[in-house]
Amino acid sequence: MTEEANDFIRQRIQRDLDEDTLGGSLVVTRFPPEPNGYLHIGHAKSICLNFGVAREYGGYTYLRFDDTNPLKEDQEYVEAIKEDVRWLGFDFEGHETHASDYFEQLYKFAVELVEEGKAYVCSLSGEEIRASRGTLTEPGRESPYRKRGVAENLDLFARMRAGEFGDGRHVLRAKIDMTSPNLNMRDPVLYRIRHATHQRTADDWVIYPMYDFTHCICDALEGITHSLCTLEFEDHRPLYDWVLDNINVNFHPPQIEFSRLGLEYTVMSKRLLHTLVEDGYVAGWDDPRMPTLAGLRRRGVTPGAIAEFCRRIGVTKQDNTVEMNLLEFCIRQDLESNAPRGMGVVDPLKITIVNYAGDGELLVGPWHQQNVDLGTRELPFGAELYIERDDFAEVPPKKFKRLSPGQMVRLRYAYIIRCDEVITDEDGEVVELRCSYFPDSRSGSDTSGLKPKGVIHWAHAQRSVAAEMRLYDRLFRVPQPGAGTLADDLNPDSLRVARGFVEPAVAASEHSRFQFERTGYFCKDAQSGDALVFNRTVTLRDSWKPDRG
RNA sequence: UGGGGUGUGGCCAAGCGGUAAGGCACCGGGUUUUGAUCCCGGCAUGCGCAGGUUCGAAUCCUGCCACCCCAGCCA
Repeated sequence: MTEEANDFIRQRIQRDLDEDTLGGSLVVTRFPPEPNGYLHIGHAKSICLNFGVAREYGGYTYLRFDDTNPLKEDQEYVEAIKEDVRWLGFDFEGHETHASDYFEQLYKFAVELVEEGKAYVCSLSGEEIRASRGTLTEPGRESPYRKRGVAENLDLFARMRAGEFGDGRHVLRAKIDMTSPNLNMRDPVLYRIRHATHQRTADDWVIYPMYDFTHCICDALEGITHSLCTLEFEDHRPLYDWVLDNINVNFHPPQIEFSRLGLEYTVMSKRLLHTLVEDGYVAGWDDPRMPTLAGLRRRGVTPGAIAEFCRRIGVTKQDNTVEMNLLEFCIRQDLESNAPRGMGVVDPLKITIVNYAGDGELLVGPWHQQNVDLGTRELPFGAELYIERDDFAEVPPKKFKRLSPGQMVRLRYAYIIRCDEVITDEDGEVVELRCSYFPDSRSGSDTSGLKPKGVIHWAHAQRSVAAEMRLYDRLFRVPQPGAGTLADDLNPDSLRVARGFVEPAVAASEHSRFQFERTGYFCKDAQSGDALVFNRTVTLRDSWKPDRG
């Protein structure tokens, strides 16, 4: 099903291979997350790209944690990221690195720049640096410390490392061009002082390298043949190249940028995801409504569905916002052929079959009509059942194919019944249906000749298992939630908790994902312990339009 | 009024001078003991706009326009 992609990046790699410009190297890529949050489906796009091309061209990929800012990073995130990457099906055994692994080498390269007069210690305050950087339309002014001698810079930089100065007292800057139209080239900061404990290097360092200095050097040291990143780094490419051109390193990877993923009805920025978690709008990073891989996993989405989604959206440089229906399509497509079918009643309405006298009758149904390898299961039948409240209408709309007074319907894998009497409470609400069944209409041996228009699902009133069903919908009610209106944009109905029933075979099954026939795909919640909780992954497609009949 | 990018149907996206792939969505119809799946069919006289080059332009040239990114000691 998955024909291979051929986006501009793969075309570029193919060309490099054809023209033999990789110096005999295998294709080497890297996925470089900062461990300051959980991975989301946008990262999946990058992961599938980086690990995907390496796999296709017979190379390998580093999982490199970009851990240069101890204030924001945490070990919890590195563990979660590793789990997510593995879950997606990619292996980084022997290729897990951390920018912090290279701190010593990075420092040496920085000293090299200082010795060459290409970097200097600047003692301006953060405020002053910003003020002298200029604006988009005005050039910056050179720092008064720009002319500091090499010896003094070397001494100061060494003392910065030694911890002699407080945070913010000095900074190491590249000496490039304060008048450059590219702000990134206006003597960018290379190192800053941070007296903070790093999750890996603890208190070994009090100076930490900046992204622009770190990233390109790590790429070079690891022999990355294609450094793929998102569009916002396009402006950083001249700096990426400048650093590698001005230090003594014998490898210079090309940085290639592609557009990040935009998805309707959700947010993808780590900042906003943090807000959702920290302000309690969702239950956590793995809340099934989150676009995080942990959330999607808990929701019941498979890695295959995500991979297929990433394949279908492609890789380009165009800004894009993909419709949620594409993701849902991929999820359904994957589950359609693999998920066993079962019956689950979400909003139960009790029915009594008054002429049924049987006891302990067991019916049989396949776990999957098309995929017979999944086998069959037994369904206990009885006089008291639950059906879906939606499947009954006192006054049926046109073309209604379910149950209504005096009408017949087939109970899936069981008998045809007819609704004879509707019982309501004081408020007029339907509380029970009294029906009769046709003994000769049993599924598989039907000789009744009856042809009801519809088939509905059901559950045995006593022998089915009570279950909580969490019905998830999109987290936001608007296609493009705004950072400033986050709370307002939330969908108040993104979660509806129902108390329903599932057939006993589903409750007892080892499987975690099911299609509850006619209602949707569900997944046993992995965080609920012994309690039987199902998360609705996605509904079934529904072309029934009651208003149009 | 700086720099860097991007513009092909509602949403993605092929196309790389030879006369607009494909997918999702949507709309018809068929099959169906899931209003699901599956199967058929429909869906851009036009590629941001305007000129130009050419026998021929989404593809080349020129000029406009729109949108995105950049002024962290974040990544």
